[in-house]
This record gives sequence, C-alpha cells and structure tokens, in this order.
Amino acid sequence: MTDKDLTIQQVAGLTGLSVHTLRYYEKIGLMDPIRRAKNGHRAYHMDDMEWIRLIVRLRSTGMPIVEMQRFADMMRMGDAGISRRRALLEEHEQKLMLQAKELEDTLVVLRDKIAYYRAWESGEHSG
Amino acid sequence: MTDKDLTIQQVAGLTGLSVHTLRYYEKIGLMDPIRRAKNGHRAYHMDDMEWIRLIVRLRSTGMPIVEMQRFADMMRMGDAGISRRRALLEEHEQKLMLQAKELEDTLVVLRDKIAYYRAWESGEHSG
DNA sequence: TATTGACTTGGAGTGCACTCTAAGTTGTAC
DNA sequence: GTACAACTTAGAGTGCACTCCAAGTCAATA
Repeated sequence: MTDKDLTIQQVAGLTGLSVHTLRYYEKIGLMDPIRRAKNGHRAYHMDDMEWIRLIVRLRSTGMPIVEMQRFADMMRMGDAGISRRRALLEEHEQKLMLQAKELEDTLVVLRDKIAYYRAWESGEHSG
Repeated sequence: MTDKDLTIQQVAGLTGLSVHTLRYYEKIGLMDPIRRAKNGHRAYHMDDMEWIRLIVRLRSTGMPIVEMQRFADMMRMGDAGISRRRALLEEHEQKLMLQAKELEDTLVVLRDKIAYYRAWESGEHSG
C-alpha cells in the first residue's frame, strides 16, 4: 500500500457509502476487484474514487443497481461500449428531466398548502 | 353506489396506483376506510381522489410511508394538527430543494459525459 | 341454473438494496 | 506475547413497499 492509497474506511468516509456497501458493490460486479495491499486489505486508488462517486450520483438520482451493472459491463468493453454507454446515460438524463418536473410541481403544491396552513394559523391567533 | 362514485379499478386507472396498492394503503391507515356500496365494494368519492393524488405526489418525491401515515394522523386531528402538518410539509420542502440541486448537478455531469462520448464517436467515424 | 367477472378478506411471498454475523487473519501498542 | 483494532470471507438477516394468492361473495348474463 503506497501513500496515496485509501483504506475501505477512508473511502466510506469520503463517499458516504458504508464499508459493507463498498464490499457489496464490489461483490456484485459494480466495481472491478480493488487492488490489495500485502496484508490482503483493499487499497483504493484515486481512479476507484472517481468511479464510486459516479455510482453514488447515479444511485442517488434513482438508477437501479442492475442498470449500473450494465454500465459497468460497458466500461469493461472499452471503446466498443461507448455508444451504448452514451445511450444509457441519455436515457437516465430523460428520466432526470421528468423527475425534475415532478419535483417542481410538487414544490408548488407543497408551498400552496404551507401558505394555506400558515394563513389559518395566524387567523387562529387574531380571531 | 351513486353515479359519481368510482370503483377501485377506476381509481387505479386514474391515479396510477394498482388495485392491490389502494387496498394496502387503506389497510395501513394511509387512507380512512373507504365507504362501501351495498354489495360491499369500495365506492370512492372525489374527496378520496384528492387525498390519493397528494399521497402519490409525496411518494413519488421520496416521502416514506411512515411519514405519510403521520401526516394522515394529523389530518384526523383536524385543526389541532394544522401546525404540525405545516412543519412536516416544510421539512419535505427542504428535502425536495436538496433533491432538486442533486438532480441538477447530476444532469451537468451526465451531459458532460454524453458530450464527451459523442465527440469520441464522431472522431471514430472520421479517423 | 350455471358461468363469468369484479370485487372482498387475511395472510403469505417477492424484489430490491443493503446490513449484519461469525469466524478468521494481520499489524501495531503495551 | 498478548490484547486490540481493522480488516477479510461467505452467507444469513432486515426493512421497505408492494404484490400476489386462496377462498369466498355478489350481480349480471347465457
């Protein structure tokens, strides 16, 4: 393990994933097998970090694991997988735009209700 | 069952929830018991529909069932629950604003990668 | 009168994404 | 040298939100 390598604990701290989840993601092929230090411990590199951060982004915006696995497989195909990777990301982009719209609509509804409740509350005090 | 009442099937069609889910939501107290027609079938009214649509909105923007149950309980408290309802909705509003930011950030990342892939693909053709 | 189809119930089963357990190894601190 | 913390594995367990099943009721139609 060189100076720049990170332990699983450190990666967990940096990414917000649990140590369990990091091992789980590796086991299901969402990450390539992480290099090991002499004692068998995982030694994460900066390249690994970048991939993990992308995974976390995709997950937090609702991409299911099976789709991220497909994306990981396309990464392993190298150049041959590029147009498929683009297609997958474009699909996700479409979903995110719909999600953003739903979210904005809901914010409007919420703010409307909140304003109504607030008006009722101040009426309660003065009335 | 009067003319304006809806069957569970119709409500499913109108809300996007499954018949199973509608019964499930009623069972766990997310909805008040729905009135019954003479034959024992559920007869949904327009008031029910409005509540269901709110539920669907909250769910689709990530509110867990247990929190919607709390909100339903506050509805049953009537006026006494109003300020608590407002607090709950304001909390959700905060979460949605964070979600919206995460979403926008991810869209930037995705578009960046898509553009990169696209550039690579066109280079592939001409080179 | 018999079949069809939409509904009813309680309770069991499913799929996803973790999350934890048990048993074992390794490297450092006292 | 022994206690301790951090790591390793395979595999079991958990929590959420449905989703389905079996058995039964009821109204309408052939």
